[in-house]
Amino acid sequence: MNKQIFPRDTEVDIDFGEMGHSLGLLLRLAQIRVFEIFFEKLAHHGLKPGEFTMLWLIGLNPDTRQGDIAKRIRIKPAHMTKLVSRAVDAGLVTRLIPDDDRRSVRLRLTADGERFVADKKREFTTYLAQENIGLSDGDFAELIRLLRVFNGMEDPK
Amino acid sequence: MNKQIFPRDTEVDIDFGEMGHSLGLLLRLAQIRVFEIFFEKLAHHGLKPGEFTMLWLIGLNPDTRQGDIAKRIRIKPAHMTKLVSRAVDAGLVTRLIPDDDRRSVRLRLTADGERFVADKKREFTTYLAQENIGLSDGDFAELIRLLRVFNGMEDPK
DNA sequence: CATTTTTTGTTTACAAGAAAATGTTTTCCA
DNA sequence: TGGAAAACATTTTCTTGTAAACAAAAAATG
Repeated sequence: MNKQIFPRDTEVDIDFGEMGHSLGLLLRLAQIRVFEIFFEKLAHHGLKPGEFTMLWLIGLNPDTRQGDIAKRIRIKPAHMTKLVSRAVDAGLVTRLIPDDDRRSVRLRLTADGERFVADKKREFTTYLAQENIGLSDGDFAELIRLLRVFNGMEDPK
Repeated sequence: MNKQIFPRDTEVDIDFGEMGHSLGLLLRLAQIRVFEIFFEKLAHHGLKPGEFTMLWLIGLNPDTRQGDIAKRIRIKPAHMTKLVSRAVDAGLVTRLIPDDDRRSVRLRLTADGERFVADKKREFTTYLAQENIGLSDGDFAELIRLLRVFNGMEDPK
């Protein structure tokens, strides 16, 4: 009844001080937020953000070495091996070992993999609907732009 | 054979397509970048970003329940227990169990802890020097602002 | 050529963090 | 009052990703 009197759960109200402007902390909090929205909306597809990104990249860049894919999305070779194995087991990806360099492993989507990515592409690129993120369209675009600059993915004009 | 024909190491040049504008991916890449700079510059202090943040928050908000601190920086209670234990073992933090609610644990910096935070504060809030991040001062400030809005931390005007 | 070094990917051992189960203490409510 | 339910923190177990050691192939070098 009188829940107003006893402050329940959310009103913790802890002072961040200058840490509230720490880029590292802000990035971490933002990423957790995105993860939550991701799992809330797309968990039923049964894969995680990085897994879809990997499939996506293989689709866009067929016959690329798996190490190069890994480098691009900053995951370690050891982990990449596991991700690829799972995708191969799921029938979405095939490994190709070229004769001209038998150390390397080239990746390619199977027909199932192509279909899978094509089917889910829309949902995985639009799950962050504007109502959820508290930013105007313009601010959202600017945030993306600044992050791209920070990541060296775009020339600062 | 000719080295120009077979590009060597760094020139991977893999197409991200629309994923290059995915907020989730951009946040992840940015966070990895910040981590790298953090460890490069502050590893010798022997603690990780979250550990210093926790100490900082305890210092700013003495006698707060550890669960509330954990909530604020989005770490799980189980993990918080470990972090606190380590800080207590290091002599930087003390646990207080108040008589009026013996379930909770209140945290406070020891004298050593106060000194530790005061000593390192400057370094931990300024390790992202501008030369490293490729953003102008204005853009950097704007990035911080947008992330704060995204995280629901924007200051009430 | 023969052998040393580098590249590439995998395997194994481990650490960080989360989920689930547990143990206390406190609050709720008949 | 006397349980039942909730709040907190901890312990245990599991998942995920990393580091280090390893194996195989290719390139470099004398």
